[in-house]
Amino acid sequence: MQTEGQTAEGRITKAERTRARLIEVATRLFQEHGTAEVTVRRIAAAAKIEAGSIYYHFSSRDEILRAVLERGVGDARDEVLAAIAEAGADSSPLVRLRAALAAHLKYTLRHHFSSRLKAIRHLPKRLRDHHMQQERDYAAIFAGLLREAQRKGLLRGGFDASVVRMLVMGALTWVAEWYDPKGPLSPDEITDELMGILTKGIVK
Amino acid sequence: MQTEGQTAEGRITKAERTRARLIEVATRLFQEHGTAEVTVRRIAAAAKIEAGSIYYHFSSRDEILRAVLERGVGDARDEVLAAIAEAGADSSPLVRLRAALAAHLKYTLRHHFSSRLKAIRHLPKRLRDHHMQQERDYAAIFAGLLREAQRKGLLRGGFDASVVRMLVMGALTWVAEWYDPKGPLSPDEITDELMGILTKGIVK
DNA sequence: AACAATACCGAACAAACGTTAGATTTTGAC
DNA sequence: GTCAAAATCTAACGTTTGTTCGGTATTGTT
Repeated sequence: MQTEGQTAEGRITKAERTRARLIEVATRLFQEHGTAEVTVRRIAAAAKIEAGSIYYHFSSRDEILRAVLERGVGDARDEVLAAIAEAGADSSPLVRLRAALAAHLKYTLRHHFSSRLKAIRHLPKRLRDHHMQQERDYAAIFAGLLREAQRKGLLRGGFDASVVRMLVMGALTWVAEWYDPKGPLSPDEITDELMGILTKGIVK
Repeated sequence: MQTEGQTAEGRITKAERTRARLIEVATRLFQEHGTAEVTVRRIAAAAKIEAGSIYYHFSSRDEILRAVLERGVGDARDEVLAAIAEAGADSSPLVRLRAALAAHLKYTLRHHFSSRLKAIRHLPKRLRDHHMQQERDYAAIFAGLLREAQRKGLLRGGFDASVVRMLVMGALTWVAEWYDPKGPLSPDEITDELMGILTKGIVK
């Protein structure tokens, strides 16, 4: 057990690895048990470290939460953007929208990330503002696709695009509250159901 | 300050009034700050009572939470059923669905009741089962309306009604997370937007 | 091998938590 | 007005919480 992290230039220090492990563990615990029930001591135990040692890596418990949230939104954003890119820049905005929504749903389910909700409102102002900016950027991805579809004349008029965007994302975010991984439905099928509503409605 | 509660038969004891006040105050606090951050002492202070006195009315903190949740779902159910009744039993199921969704949204916004989410998962099993049964009953109202519309041939085929129901209710439940009472949108307008999607979709 | 920096331990801290129980006040029936 | 019952207060309890800090390993460089 030596010479694992190199310190020359592209160094990966032990601290960085421990910090990453703490974020991973904390993310899992926050998701499983809710942000409020997870104590510093539990995070420490799960990361096989002593509670006090955490404060070598984070200045406070809130700082851990901030890091978790930041990574969460960041990762989701990356996956959604990757899905859009994979659909091809020349594909229909609606095709890309479907891909984006599917990626969003998959990430939400995989990380059960409505746990976001449980925390944001009570973060210290500074952190909350920063996080809400991240959320806005994330939402802008979907808004952009809708706007592009609108510009290309693919959509009917007479609706408020930003409301629709929030309703749609809300529907998907809420899936995490009722989704049963052992059930018959896949995330893709749910996304298709949603896209079916968006394209055709459900009324004859 | 005397002879307020009568004790003959239709008595309203002081304890009942205090208990009701505690539930009211606790509901508001749970909604504003999240279930986990609200301590027994804070509830007591907000109800202008001493912390210890709470245990004359509730046997534990969880018991308060249970009462709050129970009243929440019950009240929402009553309001939704009232809205459906007001629409008239002979009106179109879609009209009644709109009325029901609007009532659901209004209640959710008025009480910011996505706070439900934050608690259910970690209630003692007994309480949780009971509460989830209540939620199922509540959801059944909307499912019934959808089924009726389907039976009357108002809807197209090829979609999963239960998934649609959950997506729709999720969209509305999530509204509480982004809704701005000072903004230009009313709950009714949001409901209309949603019904517009359901009836026509948004694609040309 | 030696040494400074890094990373972690382990014990302690004050504060806040839910809860209990005995004393005390308020209430309503007579 | 009296008196038991009902309702509340008051003070404390044992835990657990986030956090601090001096010491102790571990690490990478020379």
